Amino acid sequence: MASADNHLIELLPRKERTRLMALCEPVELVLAEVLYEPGCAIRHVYFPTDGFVSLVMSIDGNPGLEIGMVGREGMVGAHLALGVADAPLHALVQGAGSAWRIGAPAFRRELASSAALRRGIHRYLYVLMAQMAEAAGCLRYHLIGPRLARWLLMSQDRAHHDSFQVTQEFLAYMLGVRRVGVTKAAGDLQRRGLIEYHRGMVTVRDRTGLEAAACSCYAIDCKIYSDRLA
Amino acid sequence: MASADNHLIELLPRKERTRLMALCEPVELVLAEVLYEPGCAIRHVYFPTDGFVSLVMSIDGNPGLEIGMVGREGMVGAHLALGVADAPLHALVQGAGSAWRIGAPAFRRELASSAALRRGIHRYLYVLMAQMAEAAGCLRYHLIGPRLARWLLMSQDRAHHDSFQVTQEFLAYMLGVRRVGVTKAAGDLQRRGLIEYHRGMVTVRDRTGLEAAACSCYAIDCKIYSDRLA
DNA sequence: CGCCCTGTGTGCGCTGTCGCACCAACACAC
DNA sequence: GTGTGTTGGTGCGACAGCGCACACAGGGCG
Repeated sequence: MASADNHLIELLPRKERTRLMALCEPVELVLAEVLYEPGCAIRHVYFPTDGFVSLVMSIDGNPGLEIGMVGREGMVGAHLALGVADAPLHALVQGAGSAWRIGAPAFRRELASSAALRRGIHRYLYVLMAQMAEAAGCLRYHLIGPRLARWLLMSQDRAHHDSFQVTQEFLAYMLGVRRVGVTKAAGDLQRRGLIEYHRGMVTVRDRTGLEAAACSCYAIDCKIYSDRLA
Repeated sequence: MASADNHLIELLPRKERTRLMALCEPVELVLAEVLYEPGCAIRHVYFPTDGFVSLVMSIDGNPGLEIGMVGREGMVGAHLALGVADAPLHALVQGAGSAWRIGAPAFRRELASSAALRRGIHRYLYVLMAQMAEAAGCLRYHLIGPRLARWLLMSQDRAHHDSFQVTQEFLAYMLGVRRVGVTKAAGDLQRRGLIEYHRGMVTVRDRTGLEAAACSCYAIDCKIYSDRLA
């Protein structure tokens, strides 16, 4: 069996991994595809291998607000392990790619029979909660520029490329700000030579500089992740 | 056995409840007491019966930011069920009262042997996550006035009194704003006859009016809770 | 009584973000 | 080429909240 290319799966002992993989089917994650709508029962869980998915809160009539991001380090639908089938948030494909998919009932059965799987998912849930708490603080205190830099870094980590596709309009939606705000912040990063932006395609030019420009949340997120999983 | 006065405990079947209660010791929750510091391994979990506890995020040098509140409807330290002993957030007594307390190891053992307990805690974790997501949106989009009204309602629900003790300074800390911002918002609520404020003691005068003044998050929180636990 | 500490109220200038509206550059199709 | 739609950039007034500083009121204590 080839490597699963998803960290949660790879953390399983061989036997359980094989059993889980047998339940998986590969699917394409298409850019802007909506995997979950809040309040709707979920049908599948996803283990991204290449693309990444944003967890988006929406409130009142306001635009969205990204409060979590899932790439190959995690999974979409982990809350199923809490015994709740309804999605709490929008799950939205942000970076096209591929994933392993399992039907919800099969996943529940597997969860019941594999302690290692439960353990991995539980740890991941903890990381997700920490990420969400972090997001709340970041939203409250950090300016658009640093938040944008953080977002770009997190996306780059999960896209495994220096460039990836995202319009400023979309970014504004994720960050919960006006598009114009993103334009200004992105223009600033570009003038400083950290990124290049061209019609829906960003390229990270100076990763180190970008890390310096990002808010502290990026480093904290990395730390939370490496402390708890990895 | 008298009623446990904590909803999570009361949801357990009699036998498991009795077993859990045998492990509990009663403790006083003293106003402003710190139960958890982030990053520190927790020693006990708490099931409040009367007081209530705030979950507070702190970030950079900024003041705190409340992103969750726990009263007799929940517990402090539920993340232990995810297999992680380190607290992710500050846990701070906001309303004096009492709680049941269990040592972490004993709680883990009980968790291992009681499916009903696991189920209850898992559902509660889901509610907590939803509450945190809500908090992020609320922080981003809602003005101080409505947020203050929401906070007062949530506290009143958990304090089981029309009046409770809290200074504006402290409130500002919870809401992540300046004290002056609270002064203005509270003054406004007072002029409208919804509350009375006097030297660290708030009294809710017009609950219905306050609900109308609160942001939508209050109603949503109530709904999340009643859908998932209750 | 006068003192100090805690808690509350007010004024002022600053700034990050908002809402709106409009323009500029590019891409692709016909 | 000429349109047409998408994406990015700019300008302007409005405003919530910020930081700072200061004034005032209640309450305990010597």
